[in-house]
Amino acid sequence: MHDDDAQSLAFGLLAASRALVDGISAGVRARGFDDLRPAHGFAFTRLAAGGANISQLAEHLDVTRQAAAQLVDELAAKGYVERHPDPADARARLITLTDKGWACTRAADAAMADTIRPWAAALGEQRLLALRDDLIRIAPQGPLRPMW
Amino acid sequence: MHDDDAQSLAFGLLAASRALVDGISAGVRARGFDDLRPAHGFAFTRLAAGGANISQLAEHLDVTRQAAAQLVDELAAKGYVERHPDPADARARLITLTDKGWACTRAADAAMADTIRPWAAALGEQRLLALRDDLIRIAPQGPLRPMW
DNA sequence: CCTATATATTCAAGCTACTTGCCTAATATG
DNA sequence: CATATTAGGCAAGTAGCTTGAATATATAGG
Repeated sequence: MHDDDAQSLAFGLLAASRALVDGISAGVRARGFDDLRPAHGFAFTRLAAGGANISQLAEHLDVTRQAAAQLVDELAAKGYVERHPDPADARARLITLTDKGWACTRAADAAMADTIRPWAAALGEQRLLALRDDLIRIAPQGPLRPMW
Repeated sequence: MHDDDAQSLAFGLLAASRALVDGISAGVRARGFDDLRPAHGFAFTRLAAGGANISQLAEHLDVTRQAAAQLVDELAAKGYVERHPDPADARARLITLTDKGWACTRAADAAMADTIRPWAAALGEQRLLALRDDLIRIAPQGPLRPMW
């Protein structure tokens, strides 16, 4: 693979990622959730999968527990999440999405579909699915974290 | 396209992007440039294309001119860039890469090649080039900016 | 030519999302 | 039961941005 090919691959990958993030972000805001940033979405995806405590969320996001606690404070103050006592461990608190949090998650899914739709139109369904398969194969496993 | 397909496409795209950014970042650090963050790379790509002044760099990075000036201060203090008077405009200052800045740019290119190489091995050259073409087609034009 | 406005940059201060360091309470381990 | 580990919180510090205001140069209109 030539240098130019590698450069354009990197460019395309980063530009497409940014288009996805921007599209979801804009769509979520347009649906009335205008007090969230893209980074919050990564917390939502973890919480949507059955809830989590502060330490698990911190590991998922690759930040300190204090940073995760601050993020939960903020999301709780805005009504997106709730803290419940963890029945199995009196130290821990289970964080779950509220109805508003779930509504926001659905808004993000819809915004994502809106963003991807023109891609299917441009490439065709078949080729977009092949793109997905290839990306999955080169992407490492593990949780989806904010980029930097 | 089903919801699950869209989800996995988004996941693959973001995960692959992060793998690219992490790979370049790690490779640049491994080559001795350990005082830079990924966001600096976006400034380097603009400066490598013939230099720029503060305002142009600010627009490229989508930050305020003050933030761009601070970034240039930092890069200049670390020896990666230099400020020159702009012969065509006494207000402006032309920012260019130093030898160290160019060496770092080459290190980033090499790190990028190292990161992409296993992808070519996994998918095959043909399919990786097709992936690149598809990404370019769905990615918007314009400069490559930090993601958030 | 001269005045008014726009542009390039800098200085100063403030904010936000993190960090490190330390503390308490509850749980796990020997 | 003593000790180490883990979950979480409190306080303070920091990095990388922001807004606001000032100065110097350039451009446009009359």
